[in-house]
Amino acid sequence: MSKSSVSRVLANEGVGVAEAKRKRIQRAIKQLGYVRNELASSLRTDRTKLVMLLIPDITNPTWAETARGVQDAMDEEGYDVMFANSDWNERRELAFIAKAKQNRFDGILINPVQIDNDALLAAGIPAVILGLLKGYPQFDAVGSDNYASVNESLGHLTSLGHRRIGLIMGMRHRKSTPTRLTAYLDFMRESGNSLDDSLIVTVPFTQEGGGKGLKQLRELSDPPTAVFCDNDILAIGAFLAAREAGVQIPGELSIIGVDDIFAASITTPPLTSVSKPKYETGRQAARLLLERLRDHDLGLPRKVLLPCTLKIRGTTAEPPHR
Amino acid sequence: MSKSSVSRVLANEGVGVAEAKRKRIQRAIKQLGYVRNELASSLRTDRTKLVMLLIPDITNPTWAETARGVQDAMDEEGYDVMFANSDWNERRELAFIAKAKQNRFDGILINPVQIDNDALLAAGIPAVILGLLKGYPQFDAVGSDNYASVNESLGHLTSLGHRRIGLIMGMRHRKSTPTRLTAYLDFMRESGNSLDDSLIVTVPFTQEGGGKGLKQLRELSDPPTAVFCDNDILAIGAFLAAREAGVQIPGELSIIGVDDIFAASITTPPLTSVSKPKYETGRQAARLLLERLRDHDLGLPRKVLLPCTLKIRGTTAEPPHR
DNA sequence: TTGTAAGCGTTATCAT
DNA sequence: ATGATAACGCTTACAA
Repeated sequence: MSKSSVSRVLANEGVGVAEAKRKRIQRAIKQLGYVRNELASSLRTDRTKLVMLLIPDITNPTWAETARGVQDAMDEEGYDVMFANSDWNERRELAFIAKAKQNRFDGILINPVQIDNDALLAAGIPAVILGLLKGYPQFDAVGSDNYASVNESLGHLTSLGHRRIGLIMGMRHRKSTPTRLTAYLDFMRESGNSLDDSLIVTVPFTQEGGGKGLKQLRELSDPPTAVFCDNDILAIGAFLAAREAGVQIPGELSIIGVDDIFAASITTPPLTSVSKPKYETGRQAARLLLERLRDHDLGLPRKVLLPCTLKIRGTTAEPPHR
Repeated sequence: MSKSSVSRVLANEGVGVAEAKRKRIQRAIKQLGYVRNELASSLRTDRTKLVMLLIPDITNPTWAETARGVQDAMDEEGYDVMFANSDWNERRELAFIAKAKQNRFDGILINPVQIDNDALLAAGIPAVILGLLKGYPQFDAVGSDNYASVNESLGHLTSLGHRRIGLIMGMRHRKSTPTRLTAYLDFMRESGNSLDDSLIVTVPFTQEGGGKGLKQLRELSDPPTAVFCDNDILAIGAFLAAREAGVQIPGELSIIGVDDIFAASITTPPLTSVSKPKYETGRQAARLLLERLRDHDLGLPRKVLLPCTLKIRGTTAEPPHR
């Protein structure tokens, strides 16, 4: 029998092939241990049913959860997901995008480190941006509502009675102004709180950084009664440094972090933290990409904003009475 | 000019092509924005310079670190690494291995969930096993020395004066007897300590599981003065449950965990834990695979055993005096 | 329903 | 050094 019949059996589960012949072919496939060469198939059809998920740091548990969401959604449509890890390295990021293109991946989900809107467009591969970064107007994007989460956090602290609220920011790989900083400034301005530059410190994205940031804030003549930290690692660093210095938490100092990592739940008391919809971000991003793949010219880029949840735990309370 | 010359320029950086012609070709490539179709290239050459790293749980930080080791080593040789996540799901594991084969990945690094030696052999793709699991005699493997690490940990506790040492094991996805259990039993037998089955409890691999395990041990008529836990999550669960019950740590109870995750370092006091050579495991595994790819019949499978380090921190001390 | 043949974009072989 | 040509393993008109 001919190649075409075999191909038909493999492609359409046997549409347009006589039942008897189909059986015979399938038996032969089993017996010979034949596996179809997807490379050749893809070369012919120009689609691979493969998408790339390109992230800067596989070590970050946030991305791991997102990856699972992407995978689950893609799996349902028969796509496979390959993760690639750029390690905040521009060279690697470009290399992976090139690989995706050269190996004819059908699409790519990316949390970009360096590549900009135009370069990504020039790469000529359907892409969805993970995270609502500025500067990618021509792409679908999915991210969580950092701005709103800061608002909610600062609102929580304010309603507890805090007036002087510190901000410990981590140093970014990217240039653009972080949304959380913007949100903090807006909140302070609008709420008529003391907007004091010395309440904002920037430190490395590490536990030590958090500790250093807190120490700096405590040395102020009029130190804050609460601190919002850019993520949980910083918050934990601040927490431990404060306790080391004999500061009662939350009695004398309130702390809020971001990400709701595992470690945040095991401090004593457990850390109040902003929880992001990690898994759902992955699912939604996958959905957007799948729609683009199905319908090549789908019109304007869509931006999906997913809500965060403030998990109020043990590190926030009323400020001390004077 | 002909396809062949272009191909030569791309393949060998221009060996066997006149300088002038090479320049002209490269200019044309730039101008036309040509990107070589790796699919077609791979179809012809039967190699992709792609390897798959297949792990059961991308959410586990241990694997994330290992992945970085793999990637760094592979990158040096011009290979790209695609991560795949089987999610402890047998179907997915098989599907990914099939994908790797069908898309002609050059090799695969795998921490197997279900697939056994023979099935993996039948898949017909060069493979290296991550972790020294029993049952893969025909494959190269890299793992850490769990047996020795248990020995060292129990030795540490014994030298502090502990005689009754509990063991909190997590429930496995795999069937085989866990090395750490074997090591515990051997140590107890050989050291002439009390070998008491009631000192061994098995619980789900969660924080709650660790807490439950500890409670169970404390209800014994002659409870242990120290507990070795199968990993840090369990250890932290046990730690918090013990403290909740008013038990002084390490004064009244010593605790050791395994993995040295971030959270282990931030308990008060910080957790004594077995640290595994995660990154190095990845590097070594990549090395073994690269050697196999270079030299197809390399002889007998090699097993690489990497040492763990016991990080003695704050949760181990002498047992209470009677 | 089935088979024939062209073609996907490369690389390898062989003349020139 | 260069170019023509076959082949890699598949899919898909088109013809039978």
